[in-house]
Amino acid sequence: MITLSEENYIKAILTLSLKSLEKVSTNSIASEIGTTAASVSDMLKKLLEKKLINYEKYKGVSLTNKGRVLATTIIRKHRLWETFLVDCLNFDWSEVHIVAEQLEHIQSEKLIDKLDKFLEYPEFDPHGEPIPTKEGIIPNSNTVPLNKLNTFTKGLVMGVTLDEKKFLHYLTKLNISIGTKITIEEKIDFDNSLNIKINDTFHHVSSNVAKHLLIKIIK
Amino acid sequence: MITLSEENYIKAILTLSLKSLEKVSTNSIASEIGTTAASVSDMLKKLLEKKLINYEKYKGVSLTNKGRVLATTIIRKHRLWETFLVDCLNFDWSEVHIVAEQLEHIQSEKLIDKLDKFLEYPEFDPHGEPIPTKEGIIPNSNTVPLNKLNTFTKGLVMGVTLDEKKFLHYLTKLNISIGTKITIEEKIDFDNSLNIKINDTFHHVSSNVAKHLLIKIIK
DNA sequence: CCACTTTTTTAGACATATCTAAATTTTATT
DNA sequence: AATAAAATTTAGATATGTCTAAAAAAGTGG
Repeated sequence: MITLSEENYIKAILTLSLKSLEKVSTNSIASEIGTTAASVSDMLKKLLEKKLINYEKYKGVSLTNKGRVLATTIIRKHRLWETFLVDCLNFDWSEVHIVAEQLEHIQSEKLIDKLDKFLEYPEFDPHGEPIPTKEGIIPNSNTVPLNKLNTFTKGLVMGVTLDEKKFLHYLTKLNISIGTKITIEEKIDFDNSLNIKINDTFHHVSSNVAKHLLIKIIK
Repeated sequence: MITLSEENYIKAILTLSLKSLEKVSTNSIASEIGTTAASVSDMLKKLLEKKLINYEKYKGVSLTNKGRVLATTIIRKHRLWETFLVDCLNFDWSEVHIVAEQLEHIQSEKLIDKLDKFLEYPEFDPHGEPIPTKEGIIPNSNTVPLNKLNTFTKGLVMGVTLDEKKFLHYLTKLNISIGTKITIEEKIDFDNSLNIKINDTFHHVSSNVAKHLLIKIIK
């Protein structure tokens, strides 16, 4: 049996693995989960025991195949539930995360298969993130963070990489949501902030905002 | 915070309370939950500490108001989820229980409100059991106003038909809430008032109060 | 009303998951 | 290469929830 706590660790390790090629460190897991390095060390022993991770003391962590499948399943569940909450129950996209964090741990493969069917096999969640397949594959969406684009490039917002209420509210205020068309008008060298055009209106956004917006370039 | 385990105990105590007039015994809880009497004893101390139950060593258990509200909320969640699983996801009514046992512990009032709305405010779950209202009332078509009962009849308060602050305060003072066991001790012909027994204490209530209390008769 | 049975509680263990503080290993710096 | 700094692990403690076995209380029948 996999416990709820173990699932949260496995999910955190996958999230961190996707951010860089390095092995995942104890401290990074601790700060991702909001616990201490000591607790992480304890848990890593259990996860190793259950063959969910590759782990050598002081040498960092990576997921085994078994661990990776488990982690993508949890992310699949999370994103399907978020889709349900927004599309069916009319939740705001900025408030679904906390509820989905609970729902993702419900144990029933049949439930997820039926939910997937009920939602008509969605490919992306309300934040634009791809929903992993039943086989554990995370589809790639060919997107680039907004801050990496060149001036006068045009693109569509395909997703966000920060799931924080304040951030999502700010985007709503700027009229940015999934599918919004954005043109880069000017890049400010001084602080890497950007002047962008949204629906013929000009806005100025910081580098910190831009890096969390995933864009698909269009002609 | 209420833990998952505590919620399961509280739910079991309500289930058992609804089956009979007697206070709930340690052994009956143990067999309902599938654990030992020793574990139940331990847990009862915690539930007493949290003011969810009335409990004296060796004397059995009953729910406090707070406990009853919590228990009916859990049953409401359980039955709404079962309805969702059968009506939306096409689960068979015989297989939803285990999944609903997990879903009933998801903590989000908003989620349940929105699910209720999405399901168009169902009154009964797929098993024909009434879905408790948001206010903690378990609807039941088999209820009778208290003033229609015969002497020495025993019953459980299933709801009230008057939503007035003064009335509800008065009921609180009498220790009457949803799930409270009442025995009719004497009917006064002169003014149709009643002598009733609540938790081994005798009270006298007017006909006007009695007619607003819905009772389900029990053995 | 006393002995016997049943029920309930307590005592003492154990497993999970967490923490702080101390020890150890790795890494970075001079 | 030695030492200081940072990262990681271990040790020991705490809290929850469970168990078995033993003790205590309540109920029952002659």
